[in-house]
Amino acid sequence: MSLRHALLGLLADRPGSGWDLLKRFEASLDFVWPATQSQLYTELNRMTADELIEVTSVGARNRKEYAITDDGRAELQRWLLDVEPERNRRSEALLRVFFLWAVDPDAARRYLEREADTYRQFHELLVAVDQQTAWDDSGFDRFARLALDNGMRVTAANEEWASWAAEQVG
Amino acid sequence: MSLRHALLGLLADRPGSGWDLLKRFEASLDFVWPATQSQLYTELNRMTADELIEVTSVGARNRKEYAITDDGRAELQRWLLDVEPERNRRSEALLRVFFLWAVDPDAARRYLEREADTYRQFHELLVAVDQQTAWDDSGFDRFARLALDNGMRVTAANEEWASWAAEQVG
DNA sequence: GGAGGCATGTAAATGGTTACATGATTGG
DNA sequence: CCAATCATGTAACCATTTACATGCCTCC
Repeated sequence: MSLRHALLGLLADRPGSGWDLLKRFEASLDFVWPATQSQLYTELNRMTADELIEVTSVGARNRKEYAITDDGRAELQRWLLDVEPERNRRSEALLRVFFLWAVDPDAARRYLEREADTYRQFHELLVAVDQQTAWDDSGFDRFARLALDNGMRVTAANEEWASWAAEQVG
Repeated sequence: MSLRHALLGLLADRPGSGWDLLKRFEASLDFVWPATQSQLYTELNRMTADELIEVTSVGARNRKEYAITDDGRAELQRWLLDVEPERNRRSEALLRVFFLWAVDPDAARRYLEREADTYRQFHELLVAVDQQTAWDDSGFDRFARLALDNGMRVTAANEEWASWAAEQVG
């Protein structure tokens, strides 16, 4: 139920509508926890029923402003500190590597070179995000930068690996 | 539908029963694509219906030996070379990092130190697997080692990141 | 008046997890 | 004879994705 906790985290920073939260998801959490619009609105209603959040006002276009409740803050703390994170091991790209013996060596090498290229592009994207963001010294930005740094390190490691692996095959 | 292709890959190596495949999953693919028993048997039946695999014999205890068909081999090739892998970005552990400003700095530092420790242990596990496996020069083993090497590099990068991040917070 | 953005909701399908259910065979 | 392992299947539930559906508000 990470979506629920992601929403709690965003609302702990500041209140907002479903639409606001969707935009905030896209702006910051998209790389670690993508969420769709339909999922988000459904979950907000469930969370309201569970009293983790509440509707503080209803505006134009039926806009509902949500705020986190005390129960919600407690649940966020519990999740952050007492719940062991699930390690998501699934990687379609790596799964393919297991079966590259089934294609001819040239095609296998090209696969790995394309992987290296994909990781390089993704790394560049993250560097660009880092440079183009006007970071402030808020808690949100400080920890968002730590997360972004993880992304840069991991994509760099993946790129190096894929280049090396392509050489091994070629 | 990666489970389907993982099964095709394993059956392209050699035939086997659902039970065999379950064990082979646990032995090699578990880190990149875990599968449960119920999921696997259901999928084997669907794949048989789709004629990607076939039952070549039925033995004791109703054991069904599956083999890949020509259609199955073609589908495996197509998936390996023509289908862009989906990039799974979800990380519960990193999602938490985004919200560590919501706990006190000491707890945040401890979270990151525990993360470093988790990655270190996981890295050690992969090193042990590498050393304790009697690798042969089969295609399967050669590419499995490439995948394992990816795991070692990425966990090392994550461990370094978490140690560094803990210092930033502390 | 129209386009684009704001705003919320529901339904169907897919893929995965957990639990339940059954039974045969082999080795100690 | 008992336990472990081999062997297969089904049902319920949950999270996620895609698609459908509606309508208001603001700015040009």
